[in-house]
Amino acid sequence: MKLDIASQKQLLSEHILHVDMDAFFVSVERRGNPALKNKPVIVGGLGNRGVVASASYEARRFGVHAAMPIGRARRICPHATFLAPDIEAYRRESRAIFRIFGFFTPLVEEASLDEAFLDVSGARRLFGDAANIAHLIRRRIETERQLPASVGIATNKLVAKIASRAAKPDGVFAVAAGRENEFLAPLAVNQLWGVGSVAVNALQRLGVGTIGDLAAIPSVTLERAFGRNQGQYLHAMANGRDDSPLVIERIPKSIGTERTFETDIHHDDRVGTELLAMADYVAARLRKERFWARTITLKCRLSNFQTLTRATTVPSGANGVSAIYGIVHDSYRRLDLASPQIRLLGVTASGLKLGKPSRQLGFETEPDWDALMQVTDAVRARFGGDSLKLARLLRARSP
DNA sequence: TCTGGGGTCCTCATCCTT
DNA sequence: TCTGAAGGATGAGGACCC
Repeated sequence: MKLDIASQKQLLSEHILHVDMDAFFVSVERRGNPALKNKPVIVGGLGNRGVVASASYEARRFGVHAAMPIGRARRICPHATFLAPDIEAYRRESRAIFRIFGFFTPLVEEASLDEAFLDVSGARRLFGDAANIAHLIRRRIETERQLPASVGIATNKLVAKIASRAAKPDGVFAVAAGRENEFLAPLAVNQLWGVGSVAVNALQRLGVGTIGDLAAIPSVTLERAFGRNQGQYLHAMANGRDDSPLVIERIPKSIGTERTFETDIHHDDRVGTELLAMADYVAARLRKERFWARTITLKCRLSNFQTLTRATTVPSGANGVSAIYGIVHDSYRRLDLASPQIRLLGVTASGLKLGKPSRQLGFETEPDWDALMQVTDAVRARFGGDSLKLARLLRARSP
């Protein structure tokens, strides 16, 4: 039910807004290059192993969508303009947009770079009802950032999120309190949060195609099919119930990096160099955000797409490159791959704690190491992440 | 068709302690 | 001392999100 402003103004109890930028990466690129307006534009990895990160609505008409392999996108939409993502530019833009949200309410949950939940219950005396606030926010993003955004309005996050999809592109969609079921019933089940292809297939076997079908199934039946937690969760969502609060300040649970190689790698020496570079990156980020990690996980994806992970917990903690590299390299050896064809490697730190680890492994135990890390971090902060490199990584670049 | 990167969360198995 | 149950910690893998 796309409402006019007069009808929307009657809505007083709906106080959760879900603001979602339209084709965010593409919109940012277009603003810098107006020649791309009204044309199919695809932002994504440009190698032969990339996928689509964002596609303009003109490209979507040809069937291009996010997460589609880039090669396939080229085949079905060869005349599109293909651009490599500029994540730093999108981050800067995101910060500017979130400053606009902060003008209306301090209760903002950052869902991703380009979407947020806002609780505007305290802002209504100042700015009018939720629909009015939605229009004011959209207008400010449009005039100050020249970017389109869509807004869903509802009594909870789940329905607001689905409503913002109905609002796209460049619109507002409100779901009145008490009419959540009516709004959700005709929609496909995959519109629900957390229902991906695996769950859709399982639900199809139960004869469920729409959210309305799902809402009609007793909770106990869903619990039998999906387990207690997921069964209850599905039942509540299908009936438009979601009492999850906004998470205003999110503390990260893990920090990691991973890389898919243009061609599979198979030399242990190359694996070592890649793991060292990743360990250095993860260690630097941990220290920058003042964390140390209890658990370090190695991820290794083989050419047949089989993914292996090995986690190591060190109660004393780690945030230095030598300790993290030591752990992941050891984990790699534990995999004991006879003739490895490695497509992807990743290093992730989890079990994050604030402060400094009690005792580190590796070179970090040496007295001067702490001072060296501080100097390294300071130089990188001032001159950029590439200004100081480990000697082995320099050799890897220029043999 | 051929599957990114950076995350979160969940389930299940195993091990260890009480 | 042995045994089994219960529960926490850990590890592996997978589904899902944008």
